[in-house]
Amino acid sequence: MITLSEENYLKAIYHLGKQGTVAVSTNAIAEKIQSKASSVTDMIKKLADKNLANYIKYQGVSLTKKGRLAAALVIRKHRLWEVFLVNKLDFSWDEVHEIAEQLEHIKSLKLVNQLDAFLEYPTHDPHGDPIPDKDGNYSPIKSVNIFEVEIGKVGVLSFVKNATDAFLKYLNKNKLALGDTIKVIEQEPFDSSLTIETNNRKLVISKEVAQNLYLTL
Amino acid sequence: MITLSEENYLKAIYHLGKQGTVAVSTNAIAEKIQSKASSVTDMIKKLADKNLANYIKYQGVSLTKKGRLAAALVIRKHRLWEVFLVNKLDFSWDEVHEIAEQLEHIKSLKLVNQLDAFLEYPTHDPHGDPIPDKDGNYSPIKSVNIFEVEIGKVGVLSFVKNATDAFLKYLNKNKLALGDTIKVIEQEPFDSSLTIETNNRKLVISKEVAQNLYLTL
DNA sequence: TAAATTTTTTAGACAAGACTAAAAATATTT
DNA sequence: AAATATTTTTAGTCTTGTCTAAAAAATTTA
Repeated sequence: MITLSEENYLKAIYHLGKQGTVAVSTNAIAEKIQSKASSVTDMIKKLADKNLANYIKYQGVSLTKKGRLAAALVIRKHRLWEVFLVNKLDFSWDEVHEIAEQLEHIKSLKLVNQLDAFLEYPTHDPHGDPIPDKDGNYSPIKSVNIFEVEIGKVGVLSFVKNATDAFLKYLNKNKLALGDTIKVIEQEPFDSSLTIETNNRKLVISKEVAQNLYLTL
Repeated sequence: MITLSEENYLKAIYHLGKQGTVAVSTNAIAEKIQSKASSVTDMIKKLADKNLANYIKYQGVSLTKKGRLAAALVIRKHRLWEVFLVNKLDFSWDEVHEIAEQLEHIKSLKLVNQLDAFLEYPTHDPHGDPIPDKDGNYSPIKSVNIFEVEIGKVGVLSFVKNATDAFLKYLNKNKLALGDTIKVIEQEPFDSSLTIETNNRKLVISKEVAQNLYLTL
């Protein structure tokens, strides 16, 4: 049995270590999870005892196969619930994260799988992140940052890197949404801002915004 | 902010005190919640500190207005999630309780209300229990025990008192479900068993079963 | 109503998870 | 490579929610 706290640590380590093979530092986890390094050390030991993590003192942590699967399952639940909230309960994508943080800890394999079926097996959540399957595998989205798109070319907005409240609100205000077709018109050398065209209108976006937009070509 | 544990105690006190006015004993709560009397005393004090319960040493507890509303909201969430699980995710009514016990603690007013709308404002959960509204009010179901139904009369199965796994399985096996129209054919004086007719077939039910079936006339 | 029984509360302990402050190990400078 | 700085761990404390054992209050019985 994995506790709620343990699940949160697994998730953090998974996200920091991406492939799950790289060792992650205590401080990085502490920052991610908004706690202190000493608390992290304590928890890492528990995860190692339960065979969920590989841990060598002063050398950082990585997840075991078992730990990686457990983390992927939590992420799977999180993203499926986000799809549910947006597609079925009319939430907007900038208000679902907190609620999904709670729902991701509900324990019932059958529930996850029935929910998956009910949502018709979505492959990505409302932010464009891929949803792991039952075995923790997923095909990562093949998107490139908008700066790497040639002038004049077209792509579909499929992923946003920064999912902070402020950024999502900015997108809403400017009527930019996942799935929008975007054409890169020009780049201003002075401040790296971009002019793009979408939905028959032109829009100038700053460097800060552009850095967070990813398109599939 | 009300903790998960506090919510469980509120629910127990609410159910034991029904109208919320009667004082409930420490032991009764301990039994309901599968804990010890000393733990209950501790928690009751916290609830009283938070103005959720009225507590006088050695005299039992009752809920305050605030406590009763909080309890009703937890019950509202529990029952709405049960409807969701049965109606949308194809669970059968005897497997939803445990999952709803977890889901009832998810915190988001908007979530509850959107879920309510998505389910088209159900008034009863899959076991026939009424679902409180936002203000904690509900019109209790007007049903009578099947023993009180006259021989030859017809009613609709609308509520089952005992919601244990074993009993729900019995009902499934005998193809008895909420909403079924039932006619009381005869009563056997020796063992108080009843012969009933439903879906064009006759069925003999024992006293133990009959005590748990409630019909609306 | 006094004695016995039951219920409730108190006192003290424990596990989980988090924290602070100090010590130990590792990394970086000079 | 020694000195300094940073990171990580340890030691000890705190809170929440639980428990056992003992004390106190209420209730039942004789």
